[in-house]
Amino acid sequence: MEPVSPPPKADKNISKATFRRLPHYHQIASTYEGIGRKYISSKELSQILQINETLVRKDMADLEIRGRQNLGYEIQTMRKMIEDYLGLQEITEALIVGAGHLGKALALYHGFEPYGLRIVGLLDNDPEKIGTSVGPYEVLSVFRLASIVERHRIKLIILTVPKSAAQEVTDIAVAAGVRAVWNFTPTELRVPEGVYVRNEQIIAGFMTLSYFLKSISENEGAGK
Amino acid sequence: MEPVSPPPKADKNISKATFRRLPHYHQIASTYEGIGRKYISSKELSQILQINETLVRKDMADLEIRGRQNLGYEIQTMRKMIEDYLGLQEITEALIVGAGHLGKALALYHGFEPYGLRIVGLLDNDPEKIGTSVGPYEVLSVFRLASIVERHRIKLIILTVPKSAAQEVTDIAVAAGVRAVWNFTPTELRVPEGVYVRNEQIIAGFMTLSYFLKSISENEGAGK
DNA sequence: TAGATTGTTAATCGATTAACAATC
DNA sequence: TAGATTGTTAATCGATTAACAATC
Repeated sequence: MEPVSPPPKADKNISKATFRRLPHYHQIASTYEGIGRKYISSKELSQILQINETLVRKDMADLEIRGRQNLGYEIQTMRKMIEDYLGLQEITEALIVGAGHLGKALALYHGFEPYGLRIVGLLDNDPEKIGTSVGPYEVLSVFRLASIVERHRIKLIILTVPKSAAQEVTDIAVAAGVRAVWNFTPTELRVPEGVYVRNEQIIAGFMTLSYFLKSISENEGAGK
Repeated sequence: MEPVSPPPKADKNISKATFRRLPHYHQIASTYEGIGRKYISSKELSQILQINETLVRKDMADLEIRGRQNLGYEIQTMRKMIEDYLGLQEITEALIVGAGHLGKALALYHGFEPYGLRIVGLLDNDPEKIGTSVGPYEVLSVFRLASIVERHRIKLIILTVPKSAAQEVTDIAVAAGVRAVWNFTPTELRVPEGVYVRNEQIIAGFMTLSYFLKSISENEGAGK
């Protein structure tokens, strides 16, 4: 199981639980800022996220986001504080390894730009794919992984290869200097100390849905 | 924030925290079963998942998976118990709404089959896409969403539309009888009581990675 | 047998919530 | 002012871990 949060920096004292909520706060802030709202109260945040109002205030206090009485928290400040804390203004360059459906979808996804994630290349081992174009990218041979990582000092790879190749690709990338792996394969990767793996187990999401759907069909019977 | 686990059924007493670990246990069981292993100890599980050994044993006890002294837990039993608990043997039919890159990637992904998830259709609102083929699917008009949900008693939709359409599509699907939404859009959806939303915030994963990479570049300085 | 391992209870730790003072 | 709201402390709740007995 990956650690919920990476090793904490010395500054703010953010608990793992609070850390996990940051993306949600950020998303709400972006959305509301986009429609011109200036302030949001802990009550409204708590209703959207379905958590306790006090918890929201504690989270804000921990993030050193100060609210205003009667108004709530300034949305733009909130968004910026979170971005600053997470380092989202700095550009993070990443290579995608695996040019299957998912790899391509991630390469072409525009939603990463506002967060500083820049995809600098797309690699695969299939000769049929190498040399083809995926949007602005030319698919490169996975044999060039180590040299590209070294030359461009890439710190992050996005792993969308088949399960059978996941560990090997990781080992090569880590040996070449990669410090973090965004793992979309259903594999628990082994990595040395100091390398961070974030597992994106897509099937985990389905499992919770399956559980829920099974419960309701039991409770409500088989009929309409 | 979506509830971590759906409303519990009356049987086993699984905590939210244990529930969250089930997909990981399941994945390890599948992998090890695939290479012919029969048993796995709590120690080995704890090392793979990087959690405490006692916690693994408590999880197994809660799941009513009994181990054998000196051997550990029978892997196949473990996998089956989890599948049974989560309802993964029963087929769950789902519609994908949004035939963009991600929607297509999910439609063509083969990893869902072993878990009972069957994609029965792919919908979009773009006249250019409607009628085209995506693997075995013909992209259908999103205007048919309600009628398809009703006719086939679809309980789950997979949402890969643009953010701006997410709430509207959800409302239509829920009104037609959908009970669960697998939400891949960066939106906090509003749904009535009794409808379960699982948010797959892809950017949340990147945020934890960004934080980690920023921390190490601070700690290790700018030099090589 | 000794060693490896499970299973359980009690202690600890961390996260959430209730209560309430402060203040715009 | 009264009402709405933040911010903080103490109490509670839930999850993890330590300790250890049981047993193959």
